Amino acid sequence: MTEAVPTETQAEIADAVRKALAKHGYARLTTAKIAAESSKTEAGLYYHYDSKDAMVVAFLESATGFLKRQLEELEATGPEARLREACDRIFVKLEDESRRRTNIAVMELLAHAPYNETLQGPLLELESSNLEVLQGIVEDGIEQGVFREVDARGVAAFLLAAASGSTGFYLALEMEEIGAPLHAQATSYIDSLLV
Amino acid sequence: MTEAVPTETQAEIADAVRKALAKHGYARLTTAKIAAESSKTEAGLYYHYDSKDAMVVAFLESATGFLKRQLEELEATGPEARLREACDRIFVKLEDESRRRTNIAVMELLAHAPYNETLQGPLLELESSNLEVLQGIVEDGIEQGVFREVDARGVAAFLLAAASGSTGFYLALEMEEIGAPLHAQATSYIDSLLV
DNA sequence: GTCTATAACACGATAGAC
DNA sequence: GTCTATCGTGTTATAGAC
Repeated sequence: MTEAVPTETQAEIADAVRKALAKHGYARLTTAKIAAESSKTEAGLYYHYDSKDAMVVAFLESATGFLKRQLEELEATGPEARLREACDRIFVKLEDESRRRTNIAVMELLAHAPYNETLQGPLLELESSNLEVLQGIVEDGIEQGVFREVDARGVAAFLLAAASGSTGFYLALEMEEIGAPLHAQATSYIDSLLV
Repeated sequence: MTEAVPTETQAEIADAVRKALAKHGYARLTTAKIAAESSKTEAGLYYHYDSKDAMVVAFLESATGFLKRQLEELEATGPEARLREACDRIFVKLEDESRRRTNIAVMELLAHAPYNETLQGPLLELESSNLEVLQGIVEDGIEQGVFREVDARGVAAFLLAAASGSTGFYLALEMEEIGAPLHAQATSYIDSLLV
């Protein structure tokens, strides 16, 4: 679980993949488009990675770190407030263009994972890491008597699933009017966890 | 909203697209693979559709009909039982290989929609149709005094989002152990809607 | 309506100079 | 480590016979 620290070049390539995915999506991603978003040429990328998918994996690893930190570095202190704040972060807003595009990219990779073994491990890592952080917050809440004796992992998965699902019709299809009601129901669901 | 009835050939091609997507995913979908799943050659497909994406749209339209019928033809009669049954259907089980692959395919198309205008309309139609049916059930429940005065559309969207999200880590990544807990939380959430 | 053949191009990846 | 040039292959879509 101790991740290797990427070099500056590797980080730059991962970021170029992120930008290229944000512009074109995975189905239309090419090494030429990754190169266009970086300071290198196409051949230059292949000095650092053996294949296009290896570059995508580099993006996924950097995204995992980013998402994990986002959920760990909350400002709130009590379990209830922390869960609500975490919820605010996983339910990305349509206006937050950069997060929006990143979430959509991860969703496309996730949906393609059954057909591409290379992506499976890194994506499992990404999802497990998110799940674990949320589960920890819920467990704290139960221990401290704030939440009922719920299934912490189930609750974490349910919230994460709702947030991921909202990426589909709210973020990808831009169903604007559904964002607020969705978030409101997530809030109601958290209410129902309280003792 | 009155859909054109597809010819037999069109239905066969839509089904070939479904099978090809199930085997290879959208990012690796080619017209040759669609032809391989049908009784026609590649050139034959182009007599019926102008482009690969037009064939994918044919698949989406047939999937919309299938999913809509699935939610409309419930056995249960009361709003509560109907919502629970609908929930059982949208939370697809890992063992249900055919539904699993179809849901993953729709998810990949959804995530690619921002980059492909052709897919947007048909996908919006598909999601709206699901949303509408669920919303109708919740509204009935409120009118009949079974559910609290909740936001019917928000509740429908939240359940649908949770189900779609479960397609990501449960169906696509095959996180087996998360299926039951997820469904259990959906059930708890429905409990919380009761008066 | 369906076929064979192929045009026209895009793509992933490598060779070899610097 | 990065470049230019290019190889081989896969891909969409069409032409034209039947």
